[in-house]
This record gives sequence, C-alpha cells and structure tokens, in this order.
Amino acid sequence: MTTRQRILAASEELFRRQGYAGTGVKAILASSQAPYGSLYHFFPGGKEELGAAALRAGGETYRELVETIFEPGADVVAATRACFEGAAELVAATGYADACPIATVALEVASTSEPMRQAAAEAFESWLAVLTERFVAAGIAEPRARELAIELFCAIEGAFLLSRTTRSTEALTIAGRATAAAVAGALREAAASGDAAGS
Amino acid sequence: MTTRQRILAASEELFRRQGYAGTGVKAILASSQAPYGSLYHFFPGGKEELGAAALRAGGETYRELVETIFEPGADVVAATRACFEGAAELVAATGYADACPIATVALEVASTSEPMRQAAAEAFESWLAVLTERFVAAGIAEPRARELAIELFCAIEGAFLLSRTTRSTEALTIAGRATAAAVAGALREAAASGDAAGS
DNA sequence: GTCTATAAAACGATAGAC
DNA sequence: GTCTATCGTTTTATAGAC
Repeated sequence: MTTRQRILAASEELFRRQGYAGTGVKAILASSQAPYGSLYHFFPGGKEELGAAALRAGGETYRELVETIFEPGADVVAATRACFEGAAELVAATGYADACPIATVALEVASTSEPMRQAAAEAFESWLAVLTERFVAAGIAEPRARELAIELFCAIEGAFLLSRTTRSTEALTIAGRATAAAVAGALREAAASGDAAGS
Repeated sequence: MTTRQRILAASEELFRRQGYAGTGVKAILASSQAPYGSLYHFFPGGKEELGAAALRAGGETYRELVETIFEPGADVVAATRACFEGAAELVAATGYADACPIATVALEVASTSEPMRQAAAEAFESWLAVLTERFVAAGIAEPRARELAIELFCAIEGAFLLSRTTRSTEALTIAGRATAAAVAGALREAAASGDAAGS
C-alpha cells in the first residue's frame, strides 16, 4: 500500500466517523504512519483537496457495493432488503461508528466548501445512477425508476442518521421494510401496465 | 433578548449551517455580540455544554413546528405533504444552508460526545413521539403509527441531505410524495381493519 | 519522494479587573 | 453579570535538509 493510499484510507475512516472539521491533519498522518510533508506532496491543495479525494474514494467504494448488492438480473426487492440488512449489520458491528462515508462531511461542507460539496454530490449521483439503471432493468419505467432510487437513498441515509444517534438498528429495519414494499409496489405496477400495453 | 438567548440563537444557526467542530466559539460570540466571558458564565461546561443546549433548543423549535403542521384533528396525509413542501421552501429560500437543526451535529458527535449524542437522540425521539401520537389519533394502530413516524423522519432527513448537497429540492418533492402515499395507505388499511372489527 | 522544524494563525479556556 | 487580556494548545501550512 503506497503512502498516498494509506493517507487516503485513514482520511476516509476518520472523516466518516468524526467529520471533516473534527479531524486534524495530524491525526490522519499519525493513523496512516505518514510524515507530515508527504501530505502536501500528494495533496498540494492541503486538507480541502484531501477531503474531496476522500469523498470521491468513499463514493466509489460504496458505488461498487451497491453494484454488488444490486447485481444485474437480481431480484430488486430482495436486493433492497439486503441493502438495509447489510447496513444494519455494519452499523451495529462498528458500535454505531461507521455508516455512510459521505453524509457527515457532506452536511458539514454543503455551505462552506464548493469543491467538497461537488465531490459529495457526484458520489451520491453515482449511487442513484446505479440504482436507477437496475430498477429500469427490472422493468420499471425511467422516471419512476429514478424516483425509487431517490426514495431508497433518502430512507437509508435518514435511517443511518437515526441509527447512529439513538444507537439502535430499529430505523434501518423499519425503513428497509418500507422501501422494499415501495419497490415491490412499483414492480407490480410496471408489470400491470406492461401487460396492458401488451394486450 | 437576553445575552444567554443571543448566544444560544447564534450557536443554533452556526452549528446547523457549518457543523459543531467547524464553528469556533469566537464566531458565535461575534455573531451574538456577546463578550467572551459571558459564554462561560452561562455555559460553564464550555463549548460542549453550549452544543448540547443548542441541540435541545433546536429540537424543541422543530417539535413545535411538527405540532403546528400536524395539528390535532388535521388530515395527516395533507400534513405530511405540507411538511415536505415547507421543508423544500425553507431549504431553497436559505440557499440550501438551513435544513435540520440537529442532523449535521448529530452525525459529527455520535461517536465522540456522549452528552451531545444524547441531546440529539432526545430531540429526534420527541419529534417521533408527536408524529406517532398524531397517526394514532388518525386511527392507525400504535406499532404501525410509530413505524410511519420513523419512515417520515428518515425520508425527510435523507432528502435534506441530498437536497443540500446537490442544491436541488427534487429529493424533497419525491420523498414527500412517497411518504404521503405511505401514510394514505396506512390510513386505508386502518379503516379497513377498523370496519372488519366493527362488523 | 521522505522527513523534521517551525512558522503563523485559530482554537478553547481562564484569570482578574470592573 | 460584563468585559478584556492572555494563557496554553492545537491547527493548517511551509521551508529546507536529506
């Protein structure tokens, strides 16, 4: 693992758990066992460039995770359930420390750092794009598919917030059940209108 | 307005917009036009006590807002719609700066400050309690009513996150429509099972 | 490309006069 | 209860040796 990768990995973990402003550059360097100067060698823009890079890296990791759970041809209702169940396991297993790698920082910088805000927005959009594509592949028409993707996103992000704050997975269970039901409903509607069009 | 109130109001605003760690004590005092010593007179516990107090104050403000929108006897489906529409207006009107007074700080401190985490959890629970009560009053049985409250919470918090990050109210519109539909569905089910019980 | 020493500023907190 | 001066620390960032 290169020095750059270690710095980036440590940044992802610390920013996700304690936020951007709450994490000092020194803590990142200590955690990544990198010297002080290396940071500014690989990230000349300093902490802000590092923050944006960490958002992009975290966004990519989670996009791949979503692609794995919603594998092409999979049952999207089951995948939705798996998504929330996996999230609940992760959150509980880490003592309610790890959830979304973007959310905390995104809220912190939405009004204070334009480059970081954009990096977070692109990460979110990439997840929505994958979800939308999978819902379309499952037979749900384009506008409705994107709506469903956004519903899933909002449900799981809101549940992450409530879960970490109350130290309970209840919200993830309930939000997961509701979202799976919404996906199942859209699937039924799509099948019905598909039949109608086919008849 | 007393000095204490000014400090608290400024803290609420700054913490909500740029987070807890991202807001310096000096900025709060400058914004509230209070001298440096007053802070430690009214909040001997320093920044952390001020943070917890701001969470409680923000939580109370929003609980009253929820109580106003979901006024006793009101149509809960219309109230749900009004909730998301009002949120969209607020977010857009403030240039995507103001949304939830708790969420940003809650994510920041969930794993780093136990007193602040608890203050945030109590605020969230107070909102859920109001929502649950109103759904019960509308005829929805207790366990389902609390589930609906959590669904609404997750949907709006997730939509706040996506909205502030992407600078668009799209998520609030979509999440609002979906949540209103879920509430309407629960209402129909409750009426059907109520009829069945009554027959 | 690695590492340290240090600068310059901001941080939270305190002491003490009024 | 108000206000200021200041302490000690920590922050981000840089300079310069290796």
